[in-house]
Amino acid sequence: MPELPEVETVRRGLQPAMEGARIAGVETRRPDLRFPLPERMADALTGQRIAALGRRAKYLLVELDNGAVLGCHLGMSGSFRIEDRHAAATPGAFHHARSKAAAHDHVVFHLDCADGGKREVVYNDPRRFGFMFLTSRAALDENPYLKDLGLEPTGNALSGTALSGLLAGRKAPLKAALLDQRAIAGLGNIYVCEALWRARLSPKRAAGTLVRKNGAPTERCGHLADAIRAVIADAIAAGGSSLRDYMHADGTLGYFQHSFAAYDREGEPCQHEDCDGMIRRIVQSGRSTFYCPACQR
DNA sequence: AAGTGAACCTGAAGGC
DNA sequence: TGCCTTCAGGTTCACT
Repeated sequence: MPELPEVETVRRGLQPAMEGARIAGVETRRPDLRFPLPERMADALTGQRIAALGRRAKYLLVELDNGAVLGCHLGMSGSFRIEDRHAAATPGAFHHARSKAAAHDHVVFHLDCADGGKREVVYNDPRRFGFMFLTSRAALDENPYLKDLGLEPTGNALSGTALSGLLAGRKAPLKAALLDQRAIAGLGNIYVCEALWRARLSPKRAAGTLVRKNGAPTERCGHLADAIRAVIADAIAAGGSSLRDYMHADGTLGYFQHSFAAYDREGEPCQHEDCDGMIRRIVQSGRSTFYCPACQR
């Protein structure tokens, strides 16, 4: 799935079509994704105007004028695409959007956009690990999916001091602790591997070892906080990573995967200039970890 | 309480 | 060619 940089890229891709648009109708082509779709979702959304498209961690938040909020999580394989109805209806037009496979198109939002055009925003998700829920702006803080989410790894909130508070006393491997959405919200398997490689920290090290006895962050804890913020910022700037058929709402591909230093690079030489180690793949709590045993300690 | 592993589901890729 | 196994960006739930 899309980790935070991919979700942010999707948000930016959908924003021009969705913000200010009126929802003319919603098709739900099956009753459930990972969980049942919200009761009467189409009724709740139809006729409403979209005030803003937001994001919290890996959740996309469609905020309506009436205060309702549709939350969307893309799971592992979820994606959105935009289809321009006007262009598709023009005789002789290039029907690129129409030729897309409709398999696994589960939800279609019909929009009357702010620019006067009619578009469809289509949610596609082969594995159906994604899910949607309805809440309201007033109830966001108590929503079960959102209320326990930790710090965003963007901006300045994630300092070394903040990170040490999140890791203090934890015996779980650093890899597992960073994947815990209640601590930092938005990191996934790829960016945790990349951040640990940049900070030269072993994914196997107990998380609490980055904190001094008095609770202060070690120097390396500060470096890790910096590495996390940097890798997330770099990935967002690159438009996310495109693995398999993952694609942006506008059909373009992110290119951050070309910048992976560790993830999916088993057997390749470590790219740190002063290191002659080799990237290795291990399994931690059932998921692949890629790291350099020579320089990540 | 915290940490680990299974389950959810489909498709792509590699081995034989 | 086809059949089989393994693996995939995440989260929740059940167990130790």
